Amino acid sequence: MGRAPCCDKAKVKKGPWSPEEDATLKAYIEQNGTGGNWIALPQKIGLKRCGKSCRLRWLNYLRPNIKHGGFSEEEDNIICSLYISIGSRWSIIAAQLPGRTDNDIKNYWNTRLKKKLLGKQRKEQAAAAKRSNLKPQILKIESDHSLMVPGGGMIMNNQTQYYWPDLPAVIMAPGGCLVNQPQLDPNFKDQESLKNFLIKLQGARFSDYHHQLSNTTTATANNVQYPFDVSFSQDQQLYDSTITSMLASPPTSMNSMNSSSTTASRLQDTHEYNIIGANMIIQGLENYPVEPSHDDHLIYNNNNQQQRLDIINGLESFYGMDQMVNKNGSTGTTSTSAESNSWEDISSLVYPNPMVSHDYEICQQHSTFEQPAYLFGHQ
DNA sequence: AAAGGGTACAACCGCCAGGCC
DNA sequence: CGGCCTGGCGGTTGTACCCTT
Repeated sequence: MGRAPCCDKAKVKKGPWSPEEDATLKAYIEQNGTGGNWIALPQKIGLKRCGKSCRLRWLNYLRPNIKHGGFSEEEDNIICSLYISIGSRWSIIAAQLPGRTDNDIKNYWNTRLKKKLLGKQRKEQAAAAKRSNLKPQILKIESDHSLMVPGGGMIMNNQTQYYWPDLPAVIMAPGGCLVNQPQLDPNFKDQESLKNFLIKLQGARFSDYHHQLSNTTTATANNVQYPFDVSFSQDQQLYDSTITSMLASPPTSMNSMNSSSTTASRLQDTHEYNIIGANMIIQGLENYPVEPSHDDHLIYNNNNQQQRLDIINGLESFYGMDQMVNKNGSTGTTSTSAESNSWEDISSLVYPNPMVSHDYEICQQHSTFEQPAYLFGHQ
């Protein structure tokens, strides 16, 4: 037995809206509002349309101040960055782009942006195959005992600590999912604006963050602490609108993750990244170990992962991050999709960084926990 | 000029969460 | 507390338009 339809399909009109229908709907809503009941609305105004159809028509087309087409480069960047950060949560992404609807962005992504990125990726792959190899580096920081590890952590005194360097161009959702752009293309015209946006989005002042470890304000939701500054006031709404839904189903613990839960299944390719990240941040911040669950691998098992990898790879090309060092220290570009199903691989793909030690295993041994530390931006 | 393929976008479908009774 | 209803959301489809051959 399926679910009862919201309306009688036989009695409602489908297909494109006529100008008359548009005018009727628009006039009514502008005068009376929706009345809080979309299902009843079409009957009220004599439209032979499903209530949901009316709602969509209004939200996506008739609503004032809706922009169509003509996406700017900055909007492209925001969409790409947020997609990598939070996945296909179009409503959240749309909330950051005034005048844009989730449907519009979704269409734009599916029809143009994705191809644009993938096309660039392929070009870069071809070009990179010809390039000379890049010597990997082990960067020493602050002391001889400090080593960068993937994810921006530092091994200090045999413990991994996390820090955020000054002005990192990263997105960090409260859950901790980061997008790192360590090597932005100098020709990337909107880098500054994007960076500002991302910092706003993150809501915390990264540059101060590592100085605040001793007195960081933490936000608590369902007993999980998010180490971000909740006291900032600027762009609070912008920030709130983005993260509210992320906090809506906050992680309780890694061990409590259950891939069979409906929430997990729906958000498997987005929210769980944040869950992992949250725990990593917590650990880095509070310096206590978090034991990864046996089921952690399930977190990574999502249907869209490969597509995301492809997109991420494309994004790197988009940003000009063509110097990539994988865990073995070899230089190259993206691996092909079939090879990139582990997060270990992803780390080298998503966060190519010459500062990451090529001696990855050593770093891992020193790290107090396993992957995916690279979910945190690293410089 | 016409046909076929590709693209863009509006609209629909079905699932899910949350509110209400 | 459980079922129903509705709104919200992301994925998918349909179709008009454009481009290429």
